[in-house]
Amino acid sequence: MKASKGTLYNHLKIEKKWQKEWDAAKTYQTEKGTKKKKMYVLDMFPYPSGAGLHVGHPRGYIGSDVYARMKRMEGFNVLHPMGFDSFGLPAEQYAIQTKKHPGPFTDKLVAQYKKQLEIIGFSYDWDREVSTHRPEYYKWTQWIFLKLYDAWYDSKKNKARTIAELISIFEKSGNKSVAAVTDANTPLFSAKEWQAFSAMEQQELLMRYRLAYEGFAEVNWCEELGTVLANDEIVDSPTGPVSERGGFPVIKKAMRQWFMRITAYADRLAADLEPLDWPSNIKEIQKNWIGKSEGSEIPFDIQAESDDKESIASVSVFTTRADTLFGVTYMVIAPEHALVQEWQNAISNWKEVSAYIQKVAQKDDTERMSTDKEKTGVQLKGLVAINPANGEAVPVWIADYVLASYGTGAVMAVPAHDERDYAFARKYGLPIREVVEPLFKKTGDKDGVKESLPFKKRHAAVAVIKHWKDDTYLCLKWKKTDWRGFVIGGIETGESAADAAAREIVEETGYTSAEMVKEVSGTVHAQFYHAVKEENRWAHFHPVVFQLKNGDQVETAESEKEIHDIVWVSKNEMETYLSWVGDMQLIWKRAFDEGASSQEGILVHSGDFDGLDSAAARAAVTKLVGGKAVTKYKMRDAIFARQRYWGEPIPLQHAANGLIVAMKEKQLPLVLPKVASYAPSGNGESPLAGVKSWVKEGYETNTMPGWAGSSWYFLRYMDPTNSKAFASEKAVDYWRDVDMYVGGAEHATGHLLYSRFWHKFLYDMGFVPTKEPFKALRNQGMIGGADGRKMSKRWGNIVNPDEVVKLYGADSLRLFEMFLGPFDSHLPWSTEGIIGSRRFIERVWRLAQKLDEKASDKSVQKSIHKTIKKVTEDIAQFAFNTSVSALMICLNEMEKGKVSTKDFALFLQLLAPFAPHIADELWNASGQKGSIHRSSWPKHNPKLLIEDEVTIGVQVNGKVRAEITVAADATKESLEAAALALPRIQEFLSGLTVRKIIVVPGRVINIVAA
RNA sequence: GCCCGAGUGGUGGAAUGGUAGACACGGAGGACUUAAAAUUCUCUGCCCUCACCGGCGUGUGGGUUCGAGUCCCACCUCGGGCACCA
Repeated sequence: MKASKGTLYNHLKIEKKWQKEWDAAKTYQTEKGTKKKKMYVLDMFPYPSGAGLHVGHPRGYIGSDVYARMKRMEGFNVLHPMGFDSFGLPAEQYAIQTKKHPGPFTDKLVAQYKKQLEIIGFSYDWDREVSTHRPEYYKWTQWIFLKLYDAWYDSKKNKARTIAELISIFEKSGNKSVAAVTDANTPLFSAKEWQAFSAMEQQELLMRYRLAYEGFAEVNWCEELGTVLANDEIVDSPTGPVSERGGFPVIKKAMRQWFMRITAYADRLAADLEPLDWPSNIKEIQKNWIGKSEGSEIPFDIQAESDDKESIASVSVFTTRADTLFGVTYMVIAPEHALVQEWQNAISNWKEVSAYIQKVAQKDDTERMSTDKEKTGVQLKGLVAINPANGEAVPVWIADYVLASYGTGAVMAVPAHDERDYAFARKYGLPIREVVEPLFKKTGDKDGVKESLPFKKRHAAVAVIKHWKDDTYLCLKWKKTDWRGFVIGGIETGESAADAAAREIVEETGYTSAEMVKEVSGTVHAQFYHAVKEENRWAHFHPVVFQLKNGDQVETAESEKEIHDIVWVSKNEMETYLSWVGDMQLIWKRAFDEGASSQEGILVHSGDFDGLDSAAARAAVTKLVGGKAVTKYKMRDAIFARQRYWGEPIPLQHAANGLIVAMKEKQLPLVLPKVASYAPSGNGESPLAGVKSWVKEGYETNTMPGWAGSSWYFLRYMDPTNSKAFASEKAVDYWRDVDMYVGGAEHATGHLLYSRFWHKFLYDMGFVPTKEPFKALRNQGMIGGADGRKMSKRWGNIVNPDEVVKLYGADSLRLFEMFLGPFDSHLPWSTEGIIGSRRFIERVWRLAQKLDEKASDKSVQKSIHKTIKKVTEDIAQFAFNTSVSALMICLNEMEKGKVSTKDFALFLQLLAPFAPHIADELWNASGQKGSIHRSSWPKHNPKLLIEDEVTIGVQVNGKVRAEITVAADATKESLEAAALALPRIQEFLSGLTVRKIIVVPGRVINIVAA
């Protein structure tokens, strides 16, 4: 320990020294041609923003760096790279403002950003750095695009295949037998017809199959800004939607766009989430985003209401609730639905209808989709739809609450069991018909108890009775079982629910002034064990609401009084009071707010299906009416174009004859041309449209969106300089996939989904060996300002890491960011808090100068080995805060006793991932050779962890009353005896009888006494 | 509205169903110092108490259990996602 003896800890000197040393020795260089096992630890690469870093940014990088460093010491060949997602808006804005090319500016930002990262002491292999804006990189982004353009999705083989294969199928047998993911309404053709099509016609048909395809999309167009806006760049105003910047009007406009057919992969994207080691909320978000829903398509005949009942079309509806088909009281079609136009002649109120269609068309998406907007619609008079289940003719409406883009663009309306249909039906006076009774199956059903009458025959009225004066309601509480609920009585033949309830009120409670307020529509179906009558019962409950006029009461039969008490419960307390009586609770709810009940249950009023449960009914009903089971997804195809300059050019050429020519691999990269102006062209096209030479060649003027370059960058790190492929086969075979991916949760539905999509495509085409790109994922939480607000210029609460490093050192910063709290929690920065980390580091430094050359105390040894175990386990689980805490505890212990140089070195190794500079300094000062970061990670000695004595708590009736220190291997009997012998325990037990003693070895003894 | 997740001291947080509050910040008091900083020692959930003893305590109300921050039910608050997806 000679070198640092007596010297003060100077973080500036030490950190600089070691960063230089590591750089020179290539300490963190990924090994090539090694037999070691691979470990790919990846950070989401940043956009090199000009604003620079604040202390929140490096948090994720520090976490992954700690992890990577431990893995490296554990003997893995670690790939831990960093790069830059360098196409993007800020550089584009800069170019527009300064009229300078964004390239050099971006290079400068990259350099700046890199410098800021370097002083924190990450173990990146900078030889593998990539930037998405460099032509050597985006050549391969373009190459992947071309592969996607040259592919279609075979839904039978469930994988992507090349367009050449598709063409050969078309030539042989047309498209009738091709099961593919394609545009809606793709026409069918035979082989002969295919061969007769013109090149242009063939191109258009193929476009319907390609995974990268051209189509039209409605976009938010802002004339004044001359640009397309994203949904979140638009705000509502009294005059309609306007741009957030400037407040200029925004309209919907159909524009030519490139798309990615990500929907082809919807099912696999959802299914393959399951085995991934990802945070469950991210999986959940992706699952919801994909929005898989299984249901049925059911054909409805549309008839003109004229004398001959002429059938004019068949319209399929998509529903997840085929079990409610008998409850259909009308049908709704999206206003944009093409068929509506075709029916013009059959619709008697066409004027009204077409006016409505126009009105809806003018609304933009944000308005149409806005939350509590009232639904509107118009009936298509002169038409009816025939319910295939019962042949009933129901009215047909168009309404803006039905989306043309989902399902079939038409729905069967079941107001009794769908909230939206309910609201609409109420507004327009359409009938509501209940066909499913919510079912409650209560726990406590007993096997072997005789069943009562079949469910159809048992009907019971339930009376919800309001007090004559107070705002309370009558409940009965059964004395024998504590069951609670309302007054219930069987309905006799020929009796109405109201009559039965009224009769029962007098019988059970004696109150004579009950007056019916309303009969609640919709019955509740319960299957329960009747604890009083001791049998399993099924019942239809018919809720009826009553009001007592006064407190007049007649004497009830003794038998009734014995069974239950009357309890008055207020409205507020009712839900709690009934918390475990599910059916009564539902009756209570329905008594006050009527509405649609979307719960599943048992079918009623459904012909032969009565008595079936929803799940069984769905299959049976679908089958009966000739419908088919189908799966739909919420996710839409992704737009793959931006009308901007600063992005990857799309490598396609439009020939003069309108045909699209894909560029050849050897022509790539297609490099961005020089332009006179970076500003938007003003007609919705990118600045590239203003470049004569570019347009003359017929190049695409759209550029790729931001997510193109980031969807595959992790593959490039495997072999970053390869000019013949995005990465060599050998490299891809070795590195395969990312073992640990660290980044923000905000990318859940963007980058993380798009990357998976591209990766699966590359897998289908045989370019990568794994189905998924990221085996494990961890999200870092954000660090907010000390004031609890988001760190931003606006609040003046930004803390700059450069300054923190200068003041306290990179090691202190790293340690503190890991110690602050759980890795994935959002936490406020604390200027005082970092002092604790700095103190810890200084104490380590001081301890290094007081080491004993001989042996450590036994307690110190034990403590170190305990820490080895804890830190190793915790880093593996990204529990960095508790690892740091364990290191602190260990230091506290070491300071209390003698520590040998050898044992201290173990501690330094544990510290190394968190505080790499000081660890290497002290490691080398103690005479060790080479960098600590290339040493092998210590293993704990289990023998040292065995305790011979333990202190455990002694409880009396669950409360700790004393402590007792005993031999670790003490028998149960001796523990019991020792515990009972304690004077304190004796005190608590006086006057009580010991009933039971529970002994949890090494933990606690609980004496149960009464 | 629907779907997730979280609520623990003054603060950040810790705790395989088994002694709640580890570790750290902050605070109070003492030592060292002419003094301050640094360092170091003691105390620090709340209530009662000089102190001991004791009581209370993990958002609220119930439940399961010998024992619940942890499991179950309902509610409240906050954060995130979706937003007429039939």
